[in-house]
Amino acid sequence: MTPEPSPARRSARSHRAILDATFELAVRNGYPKLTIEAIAAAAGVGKPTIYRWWPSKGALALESINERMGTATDFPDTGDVVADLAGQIDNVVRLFNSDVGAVYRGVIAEAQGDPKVAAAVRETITEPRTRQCRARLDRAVAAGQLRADIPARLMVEQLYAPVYYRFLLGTEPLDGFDARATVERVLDGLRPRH
Amino acid sequence: MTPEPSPARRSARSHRAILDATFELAVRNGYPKLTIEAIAAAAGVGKPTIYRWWPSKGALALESINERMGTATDFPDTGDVVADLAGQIDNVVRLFNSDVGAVYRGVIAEAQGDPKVAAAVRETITEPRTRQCRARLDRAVAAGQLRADIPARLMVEQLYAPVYYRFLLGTEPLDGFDARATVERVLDGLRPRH
Amino acid sequence: MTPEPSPARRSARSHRAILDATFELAVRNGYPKLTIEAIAAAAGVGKPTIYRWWPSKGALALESINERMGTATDFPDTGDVVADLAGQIDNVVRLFNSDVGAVYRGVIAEAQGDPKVAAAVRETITEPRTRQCRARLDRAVAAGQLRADIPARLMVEQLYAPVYYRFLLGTEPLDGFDARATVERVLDGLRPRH
Amino acid sequence: MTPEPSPARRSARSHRAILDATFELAVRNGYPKLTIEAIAAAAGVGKPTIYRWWPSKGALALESINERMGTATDFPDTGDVVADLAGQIDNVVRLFNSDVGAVYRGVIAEAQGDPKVAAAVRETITEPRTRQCRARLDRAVAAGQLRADIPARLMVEQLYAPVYYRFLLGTEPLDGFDARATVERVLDGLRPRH
DNA sequence: TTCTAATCGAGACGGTACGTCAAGTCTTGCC
DNA sequence: GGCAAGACTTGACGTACCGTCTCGATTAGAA
Repeated sequence: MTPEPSPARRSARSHRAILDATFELAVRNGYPKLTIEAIAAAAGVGKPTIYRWWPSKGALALESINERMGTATDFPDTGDVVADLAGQIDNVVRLFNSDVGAVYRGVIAEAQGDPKVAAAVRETITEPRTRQCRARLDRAVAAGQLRADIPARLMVEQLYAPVYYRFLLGTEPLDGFDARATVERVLDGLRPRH
Repeated sequence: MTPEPSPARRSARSHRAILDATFELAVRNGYPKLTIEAIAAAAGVGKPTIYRWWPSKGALALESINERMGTATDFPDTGDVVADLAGQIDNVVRLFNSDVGAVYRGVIAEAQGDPKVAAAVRETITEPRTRQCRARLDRAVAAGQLRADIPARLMVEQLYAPVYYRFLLGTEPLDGFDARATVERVLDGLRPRH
Repeated sequence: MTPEPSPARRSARSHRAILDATFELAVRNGYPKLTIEAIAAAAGVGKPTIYRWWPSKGALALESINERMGTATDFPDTGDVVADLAGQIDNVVRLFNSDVGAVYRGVIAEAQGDPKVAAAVRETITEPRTRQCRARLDRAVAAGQLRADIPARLMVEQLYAPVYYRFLLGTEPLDGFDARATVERVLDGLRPRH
Repeated sequence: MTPEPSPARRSARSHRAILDATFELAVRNGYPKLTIEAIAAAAGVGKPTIYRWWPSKGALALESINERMGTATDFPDTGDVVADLAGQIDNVVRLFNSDVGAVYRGVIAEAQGDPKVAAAVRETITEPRTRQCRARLDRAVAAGQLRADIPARLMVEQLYAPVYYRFLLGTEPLDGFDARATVERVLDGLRPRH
């Protein structure tokens, strides 16, 4: 029907203005009150321009936060796996507590009912970081610091699930999240050692 | 302003019809397409009747699933903490994979942007089960099956977070969730034992 | 179906409170914003009590103003027909400019779409006064002060129509209505005399 | 706040469909049962499209009848002022007895409680015709057929008030209105001549 | 360097649902 | 047994956005 628009002729100014307006409005009014209409108005842009380039407000918000994630979630490798993981998790917690986190929360909510957004979240946020994390864990396994009989992807899950659990369920405040203690606990397990 | 309506005079027929219609429509069309208007029509009820008793579609959907949670999430106590936890988690996974889970996903999404729904989810779903779980864990600690130096609430988090992580992020399929192996892993930790 | 309620057991207190609340609310908020609900609340009465005794808010408002019309619209007979008519019309204008007039305007509006209210307006307001007016005019005819070849009801029409015309159409302000001059003009006609 | 919409981009099709649906529904179901919702549905138009261009159902109905007034109310000038006025009044009576009249009655009712509608009725209906009528009367005065000492606007009032009086109060049937006799009577006055 | 076609802003459009108000009916206890 | 109280179904209100659709007015690339 409508042909794919050619990115070549895309207005860089509008692209920027749209993403900035999206993030700013999402933060200012809260994600649920974010509307395409308001974004268009704030960006000084027609609504069709937005619909031409993004399929939904979820996709738009996702792109706006991906730009702002920066290097906060990189995985360092100092050799000390506990310190490295705890440090990275601390960065993630800080991110989740920031404006970016607030918008991310909305994007995840959107993803619950929109498979395309869900896929985009996985592809642009969780999977890349999971991959990086697995690489770091694999090195720790090789160094004998972690058990070799557990797939790294399950380790990732075990380490990051509690952060997301608090982030999304709000059972415990994220602020009080003690990354180092959590990592130690996950690494040591709940069974008593003798 | 508007006085709290008196529950005594509430129409039982309408109450039932509304909750049933809510659940059925949420399942049939998906939570995001659920509207108060459609619920009212399907239940043979006026919209004001719904607004009189529930503040939002989130609250309504939450009540409709709470009715349907049943005993699936009770915590047994056979003395074998691993088997008990794994069994309960299996039940939770089955629940999350059912229609109730589909609606619950929508409710959690709603909760991301509506503090009242978030609070209601905690009060009626997560906290009661957390309490039950902690009681079970406390008994296991007393029996020497779990470490005594870790607050039970953190243990709960560690055990259930991965289920929610898959449920909400979809990183790994919930179907393939091996509850027993996960419990073992969480209990044993990721560090190699010697 | 519902049997005619027996006026004997009617609560005088409620009757009064309802009529008073009706008039007061109609004046305070304007007739279009007058609602049965508000009347019931203000009168400390259930809605069904109102519906039991009055068929519509128009009927209710009509009764409330009929109580308040008083003797302002009686037709005096001093022998001087011009003075008598001008005086009575002055009283009518004053009434129309009062709170009673404001409510009356609303009742007439209601009557445009509700034949029962229209009939009630005629029976309780216009016809009795028309009858009185005709009697006065008949005496003037007998006294040779008015033409004998014109039916009195047409004379009434000619005299009062301009008042209602201004009252309802607002073409000219009612305040500036010069009753005496109008009566003279109507009596003398528009054709030049020689 | 909301900027005036630009008439240039207005959809002619919708404009027509809305006015036609308004008139048709008003006639079919009666003015009080006329709803914006039903108009929108019948016109195949969204409600906001109606609210964008008209402030109220009264304004809408007024425009729909103004379109249909046609030349029925023009003031001829044959030199015979009695015949001219009687003819014009006959046309008005016919109009009031038609569908247009039925809707006009509703609009006037609305105007009783809505000053904007009242002003619009005056500006688009009564005043233009009053002006035309005055012009005709002024010529009659100049020709010595009418008294020169009475402002034409008062003459207009005296001539047309009885028509409106019957139209709105229903004291006498409009059908039986004898325009010629009424004009004669108004011109000759009620006092006996000698 | 001009032409021309895609992209742009603007915003009206048909819709859907919102949350609210009031209508008129009914049901339940109090007096 | 009439009455207050108020919950009920119904239906319309006026508003907010949705996503689609014209419109001219740029505007940038190909000719």
